[in-house]
Formats: sequence, structure tokens, C-alpha cells
Amino acid sequence: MSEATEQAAPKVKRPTRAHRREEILAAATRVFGSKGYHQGSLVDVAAQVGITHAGVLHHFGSKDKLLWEVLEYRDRVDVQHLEGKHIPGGMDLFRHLVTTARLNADRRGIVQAYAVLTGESVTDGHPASSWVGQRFAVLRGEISEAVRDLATERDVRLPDGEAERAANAVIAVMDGLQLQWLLDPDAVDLAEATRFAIESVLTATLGSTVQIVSP
Amino acid sequence: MSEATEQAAPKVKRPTRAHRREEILAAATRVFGSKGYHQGSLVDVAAQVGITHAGVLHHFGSKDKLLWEVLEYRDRVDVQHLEGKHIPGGMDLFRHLVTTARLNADRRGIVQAYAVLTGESVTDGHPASSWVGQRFAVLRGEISEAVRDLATERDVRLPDGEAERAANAVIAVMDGLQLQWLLDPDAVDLAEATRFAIESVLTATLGSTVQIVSP
DNA sequence: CCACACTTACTTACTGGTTAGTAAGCCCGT
DNA sequence: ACGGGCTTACTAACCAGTAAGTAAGTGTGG
Repeated sequence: MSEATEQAAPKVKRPTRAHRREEILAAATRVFGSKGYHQGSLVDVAAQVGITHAGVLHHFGSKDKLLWEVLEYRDRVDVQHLEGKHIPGGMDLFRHLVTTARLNADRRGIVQAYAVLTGESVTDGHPASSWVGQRFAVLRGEISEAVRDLATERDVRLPDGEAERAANAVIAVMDGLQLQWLLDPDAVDLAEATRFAIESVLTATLGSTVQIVSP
Repeated sequence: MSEATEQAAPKVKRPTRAHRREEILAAATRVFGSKGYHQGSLVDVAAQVGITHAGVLHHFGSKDKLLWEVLEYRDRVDVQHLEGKHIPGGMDLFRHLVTTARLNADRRGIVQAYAVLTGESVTDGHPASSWVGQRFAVLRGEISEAVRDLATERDVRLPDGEAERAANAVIAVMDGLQLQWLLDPDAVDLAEATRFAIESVLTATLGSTVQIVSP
């Protein structure tokens, strides 16, 4: 009898398409993160959500397409803590980068997936290589822009290409620190190390001490 | 008849064991670099030296053992331009790091193999993970030591752990720049970017401008 | 309100391909 | 004539993708 009144929670039986896809994406992130794309199989992914590998293909068509959606999924998670606000510029961008690093220290799976897939992507014809390349290009643009903002703010004239060089160094240091942290979490404090490294690059680039204060 | 007189050139026919192993190691470096460890097969390696995959196993026993020898092989190549001199300290170490970066810009295969294997190594139970971990630990020790040398030289008192933080940043930036360079060689000048990034970290750490002059 | 048509979410079973590793034997140089 | 270097031939495992079937839903016309 009480069942009729419980119609407020309508869908308990079959998972909706959207929900199931999300489950599979989360599982695929774990699998690709812990085994890599080539070594991680659709059977592994399927087992984690309690279906067969054919069921996964029913939702995503092919393993390549699944990977693409996993990468987009990571992008969504990456900016969700910004809550609608667009990606910031100037000093706020660097604060955002450090904040992301701090959050990442509690999201090992996603960091690992990113590191593994980025490393794998430099192999010939890897399906993720264009995604990673694009990602680097976008980051390079955004960060060098922020560096130029800071330079203008402080009346510093930057040599040609200096902003891009700084941007590349910032991106590099974040990726490299993640690798070290994954292999030995005790050897690196992800957030602190990231803050230190970015401050170093900015200080050297702008010629005066730069401090990134936690928001 | 003339065959008998040709015995003056003794070893043209069958390659010696040592020489063959070296050929296979070079081939394996190319294959693991271009396809990764898991995706690169023994058949690929064997084809490059004109034998079958069973021939490779005859020399190395298993794929894992081959990987280990490839990693050791890379270490040998990496320091061979030092010609017997041991790994330097102080400012000489950082000069050495930049020099290595410059040489690496013409050794894409080795850089790629290192990047791919390092990325792969964070996957569960990867045979290279302990090698990479060890490598990071050794580098961290050597570089932080060199940072302390420079600090002493310049009468700078470093906060606790600052040398290690700087070392981590230097290692990170080198690995990260290699990744970016592999994905888009035009976007990064490997040697210049490395020099810039290391100088930044050292300048920020030591509180006064540091320049690394090419030897 | 219910039967019929259709769709969704899978499963089972299979194909064709690739893999590392093993075993046995051949050939060539010494 | 013997042993190292190699090949051929094979095994057992695993892979992505396909095809066909099934059960449980959803929508619709009468």
C-alpha cells in the first residue's frame, strides 16, 4: 500500500541511459587510469558496472569513442568547481591552477588517468594524441595571456616569446609534479610544490617577487 | 678458390652475441618508444633486426627482461657523453642537464621511449615502475645536493626542504617539457625552455639572478 | 485499459586477429 | 662434431567488434 505513496522516487528499476553512461565513464576512467588505454580492456570496464563488454559497446559504439568521452568527462569534472564562472585570467588563473592541484591530491584516479593517457598519447597514431595536443595549445594560450596581464599590471616589459616560455614552464611543471606524486605521494606535496614552482617561474619572468595566496 | 684467401676478414658473416644484443636493444628502444611497452610487440622488435620474435626471446628470455635491459641501455647512452667523468655537482650539474636537453633534441627516439615508459609506469604493476621511481629518487638527491652547494657558495640560508622542492620542480619541468616537445616540436625549443625553467627555479630559490652559460 | 508495435538495454556466441612464450630441429662456423 | 643462433610450428590466452536473440520497458490506437 505504501508503494503508491512512494511514487516520488519513480525510477528504481532500470537505470536511465544517461545514468548508465555516466557509470561506464567513471569505470572507464578508473580502468584506463590504472591500466592505460591499450592494456585496459572493455571487459574490465564492463565488469565494474556489472555488465558484459558488448553492453559497453551498445552505449559507446567503439573503444575509441569511449576514450574520447572519458576525456571530455574529465574536462567537465576539472572545471565543475568553478560553478558556471568562466576560466579566470591574470592572477586568478594561477590561483585556480593551484586550487586544482590541491583538489587533485584527493582525486588520484583522475590524475592517474590523465598522466597515463598523456604519456601514451605520444605513441604513434594514438587516439588521444590530438586531444592532448589541443589541450596543451589551449592551456598555453590561456596561461601566456595571464602572464601578459600580470606584466602589464606591474609595468613590466616582456621580451618576445617570454610569456609563452613561462606558460610552457608552468604547464610542464604541473604535469611533471603529477608524475612524481603518482609514483611516490610522500615525496611531493602536490599543491605546495605546484604553488612553489609557479611562483618561481612568475617571479623570474616578472623580475619581482610573486606570491599566490590561497583563496 | 678465392674463398679460402678471404679469411683475412674474419667476422662479416655471423654477428657476435654482444653485437646482436645491442642491435635488438636499439630496435626495442625504437619500438617501445613509438608504441609503448604493452602495445609494442616482440614481433615488431624482431622485424627491425630481420629475425623472428623467437630469436629475440632466445637472447633476452622474456619481454620483461628485454625492457629492463632497454632501460639500462638508456642509462648508458645518457651519460656516455660525459666520457668517464662522474656526474658533476653544483652549477656544473645544471649545465649538464641543459646540455643533455640540447642533445636530446636530436634523439627523439630515446626521449619518446623515456616519456612513454614513464607515463606507462604509473599503471598498476608495470615492470618499469620501480625503475622510474628509483630514477626520480636518485635525481632528487643529486639535484637537491647541487642546489645546496649553490646556496652555500652564495651564502644563502635555505628554509627546510627548500632544496628538495627546487629539485622536484627542476625534474618536473624537464619531464613536462619533453612531453610538450614530443607532441609539438615547433611549440617548444627543448634546450632553451629547459635552461629558462631551471634558471627560474634557481633564481627564485636563491633569491638572486642565476644564469646557466653554455659550456 | 489493454493489446500490439516498437525501442532500449542488454546477453550469448562467435569471428578474426594478435600476443608472449615453448619446443624441437636445422644450419653454419669453428 | 658440436654448440650457438636461429627458424618453424605450435599453444593458450586475450582482444575488439559483430550478429542475433531476449526480456523489459514505452508509446499508441481502439
